[in-house]
Amino acid sequence: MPKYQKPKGTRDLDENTTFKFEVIRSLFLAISRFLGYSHVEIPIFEKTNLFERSTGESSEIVTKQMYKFQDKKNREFALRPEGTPGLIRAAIENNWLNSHNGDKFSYFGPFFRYERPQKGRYRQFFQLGAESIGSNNVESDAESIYLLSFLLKELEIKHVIKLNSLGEQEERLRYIESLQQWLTNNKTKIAKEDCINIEKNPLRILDSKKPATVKGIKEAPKIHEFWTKETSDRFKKLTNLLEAANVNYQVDEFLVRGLDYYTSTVFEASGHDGAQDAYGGGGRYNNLISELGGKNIPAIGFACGVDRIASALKIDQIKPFCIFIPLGEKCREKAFGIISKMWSNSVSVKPYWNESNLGKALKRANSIGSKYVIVFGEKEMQNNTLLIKNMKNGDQKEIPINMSSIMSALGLDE
RNA sequence: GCGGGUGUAGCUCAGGGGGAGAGCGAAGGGUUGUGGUCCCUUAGGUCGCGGGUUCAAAUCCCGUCACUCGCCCCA
Repeated sequence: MPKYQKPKGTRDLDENTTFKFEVIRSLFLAISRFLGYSHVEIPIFEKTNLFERSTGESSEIVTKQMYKFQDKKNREFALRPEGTPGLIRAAIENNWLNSHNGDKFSYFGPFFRYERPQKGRYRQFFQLGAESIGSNNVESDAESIYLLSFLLKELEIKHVIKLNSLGEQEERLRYIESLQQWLTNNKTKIAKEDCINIEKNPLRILDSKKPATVKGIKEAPKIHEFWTKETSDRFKKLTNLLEAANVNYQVDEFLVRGLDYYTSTVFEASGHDGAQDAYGGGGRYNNLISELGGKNIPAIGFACGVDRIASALKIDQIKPFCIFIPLGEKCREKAFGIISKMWSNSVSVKPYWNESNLGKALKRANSIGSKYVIVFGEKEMQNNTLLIKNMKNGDQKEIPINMSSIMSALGLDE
């Protein structure tokens, strides 16, 4: 039992995982910039009330899951449990929405929620997200969904986009009323754990995973029955756009999202990896900006769980290209000069500064899968040569110490 | 916040009241400057922690902590 252990729900990421994170981050930045998003970074903690006002006073994220603390002047802060509120705050505060910085933003970073950890769910987790602010046209919905799907597609992660619309406020309120009534009259058809939500948050019951509810809720009224013609047309248009763009989507009448600020379009990218099968999700939030003190500007966005994508990513283990083995003290000093020359010529090489037993060094190099090994011992020093060995087939040759010979022996001379 | 499973060597795990085990890995040797295969040898453990039952506990009981899977919630 180690003396110190990491806090519950946090992770120590090894080289392979950080490499996956890096691949995801750089691809996301490239794609989102390609689509006209500006990348921003904002604080990891904010005033607590920012999240209370936006994420929702009734949501479990705010009521139970925030890491809250006071600073030395007793101001109330919280580690950010999600990205959208901080981003909107920053956009309003910095007048980003009026400048030429663009009105679409992407972000990537750590978030914090106090929850019981399980597969794909951590207390410190990473999300990437994109917010498209300023347009209520359905094309911007399609663009946001396209970005999420495009990213996953480029990472070769199988997924389907679940799609629904919560409609405008009046439609939603009428639907909730009708749903509540149906639930009250049909309590026996849903799991009793879900019944407590009838008053509090009936929409949540729609995406319950309790078998009884999944079965019973199918008979409940559907939200599309309450859509106005405008909403229906808009949704139809959205599906047409997605089809034209080859997005693999699926209408899901039971998709609702957990955050209070969503309106109209909601979507989610799901895979099939256990309980936490959603890679990412988002939706439109046309009222949030004005609620946070900005103008009445519509917006849509999504967030995506980086830990979850990373665990679905198939990438080969990273192997060093070349190991350099100086044999003994005398050779090390000269070796450093050669190695630094290789580095400055963009040749990846990992020196073993602490291994002068050739057999052991080769064994180590072999076990981590190095493609080449360069040996520099007293023999080589006398001859003014390097011994380059191909670890795949065992071929080795002695070459003079100059960059062109090294490059060609390592197969880099094209 | 609720429920299930698991904690024994660096790793994966077997054992289930009386000797602390295997495989892999590590270290050394066969091969003093040549890895992968093979052979030999060695090291490494308060059996998560605390308490209880017992002549005797890794083993049974209680508690606790950690990990893990699920519910809730959500990315």
